[in-house]
Amino acid sequence: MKDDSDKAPGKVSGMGRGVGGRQKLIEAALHLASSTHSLASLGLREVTRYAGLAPNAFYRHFKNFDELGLAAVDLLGGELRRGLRERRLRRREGRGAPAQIAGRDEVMRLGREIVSQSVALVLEFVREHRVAYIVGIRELHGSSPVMRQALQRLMEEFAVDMAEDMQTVLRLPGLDAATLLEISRQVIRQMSFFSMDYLEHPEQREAIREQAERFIMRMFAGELAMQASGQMTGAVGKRRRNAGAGD
Amino acid sequence: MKDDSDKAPGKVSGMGRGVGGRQKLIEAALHLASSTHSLASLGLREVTRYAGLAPNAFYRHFKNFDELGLAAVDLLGGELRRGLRERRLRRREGRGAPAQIAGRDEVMRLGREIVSQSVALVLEFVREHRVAYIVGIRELHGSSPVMRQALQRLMEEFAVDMAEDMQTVLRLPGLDAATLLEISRQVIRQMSFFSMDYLEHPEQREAIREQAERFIMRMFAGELAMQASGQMTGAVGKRRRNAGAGD
DNA sequence: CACTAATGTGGACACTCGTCTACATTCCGT
DNA sequence: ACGGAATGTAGACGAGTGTCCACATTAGTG
Repeated sequence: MKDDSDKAPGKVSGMGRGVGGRQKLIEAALHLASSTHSLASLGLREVTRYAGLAPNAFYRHFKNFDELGLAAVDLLGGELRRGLRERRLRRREGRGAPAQIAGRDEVMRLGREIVSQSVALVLEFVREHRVAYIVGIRELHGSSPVMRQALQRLMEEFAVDMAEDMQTVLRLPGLDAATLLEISRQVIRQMSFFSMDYLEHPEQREAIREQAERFIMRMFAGELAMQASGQMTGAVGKRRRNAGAGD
Repeated sequence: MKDDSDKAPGKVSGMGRGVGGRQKLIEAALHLASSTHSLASLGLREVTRYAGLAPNAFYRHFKNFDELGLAAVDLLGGELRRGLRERRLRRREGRGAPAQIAGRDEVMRLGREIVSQSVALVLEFVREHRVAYIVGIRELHGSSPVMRQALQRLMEEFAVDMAEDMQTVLRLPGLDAATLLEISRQVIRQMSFFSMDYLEHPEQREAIREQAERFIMRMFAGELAMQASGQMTGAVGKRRRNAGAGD
C-alpha cells in the first residue's frame, strides 16, 4: 500500500536498512489473523517470519500485539471515516442548500438516496480491505479489552457521523438527536453483519445490499410511524437518551 | 446395541474414576475462553490443568477443540431454544385461541407483550450463562469455520422459531413469511449486541432492555408503514414475492 | 568525522505445547 | 465373576515460543 512510515508521533528520523518494516508487520499480522488465529494469540515469530523479518524486528516497532492492533485501527479506521466524510461533503456541495422541510415523499426519496450511497460506500470499503475488516470484526468481539474498546469507539464515531449527517440533511420532524443516534448505532452494528455476509457470499451481493438498504429504511420508517401514532409513550417506557454503550 | 451412545443425551455407559470429566473440560474451556484466548487457540494443557485433569484426559473426550465447541453449542444452544419454545407454548395455552384479526392497536399491544417477554427471556438466559454466551458470540466471529457455521446455524434456528411464533400469534396483514424471516434474522443479530451490552454494563440493564424492545417494535412498525405507503415498490428493488392483490 | 537513534540480524536460554506409549482404576453387560 | 470399554494418570520426546544480549548497517546532526 502506501508508505506511511510516520504513523506514531515524531517518527521520521534515522532508519536502518528497511523502511517498510512496520507496515510489513501490520500486513502480515492482519493476513494471518484473518485466516488463522485471533490477533492476540498470534505468534510473534509466526508474524515476523511471514513478514520476512527476524523475530526481534517486532520489538523495534511494537511492544505487543495490542499495540500493533491499535496502529492498524488508526490506519484503516481513519481511512474509512475520512472516506465517508469526504463523500458526504461532496454530496452536500453538489446539491447546494436543499432540504427545507419537504413533503413526506420527498424526504423518503432523499433519505433513500443517502442510504443507498452510504451503504454502497461501506460495502466498497469492505471489499477493498477484506482482511483488515475481518480482523476488525473479529477483534470487536475478541478477548483483548484494548482492541474491543478501540473498535467500539470507532463504531461509535461512525454512528455519530451518521447521525449528524442525517440530522443535517433530513430535518425529520420529531426525530430528536438522541433517537437519531440510537438508530444510527443500531444501523452501524447491523451493517457489521451485512458486511460479513457480503464478503462471504459474493454471489448474493446484490441481494445483501438491498437487504441492508431495506433494513435502514425500515428503521426510520418505523420510528416515524411510532411517533406518529403516539405509541412511543406506551408500556415500553421512554427514558431513552444515554442508554447506549457509551464508555 | 442399545443406545447409540455417541453424544446423544444418553451418555451413561462405562466410566473410570471420575464422571464429570467431559463436563469439567467444557466448563474449563468456556471459562478460560471467556477471559483469555479464543477457543481454537486455547492450550490443551491449559484447559486440562484448569479442569484438574491430566493433559491426556482431553483425548478421552474430544479429538480437538472444534469438537469440544460443538458439544458446548449443542448443550447450551439446545437449552436456550428449548427454553424459548417452552415459554412460548405456555403462553399460547394460557391464552386459548386469541388472535382473530384484531384492530391495529390490539395487534400492537399483543406484539409488544410478546416482544417484551421474549427479550426478557433471552436476557435472562444470557445472564445465567454468561461465559458460554460470551464465548458463543466470540466464536460466531472467530477463526474456526466449524464453530462459525454451527453458531450461524443456531442463530438461524432462533430466527425461524421467532418468525413462526410471530406468524402464528399475530397474523399481520401483508407480512409474508419471507419478510418476517428477514426481520427475525435481523432482530436476532441485533440482540447479540444488546446481550453483550447487557452483560458488560450491569448498571444500564433497564435501559438496554428498553432499547431492545424499542428496536424490535421499530422494525415491525417500519415494515408495516412501508407497505402501507406503498414505498416498498420504490428504487430499493423488491423482487420479493409478488404482492399480487396489493391492498 | 564522531555520535546517536532507528532498524535490522543471529544465537541462546528456559519454557510450554501437543502427542505418544504404557499403565491404573472403575463400571457395564453377559 | 469376568472381560471389555471408558476414563483416568505418569513420563518423555521434539518442536515451537517469547525474550534477552550482542552486533551490523544506515541516516541525520553536531
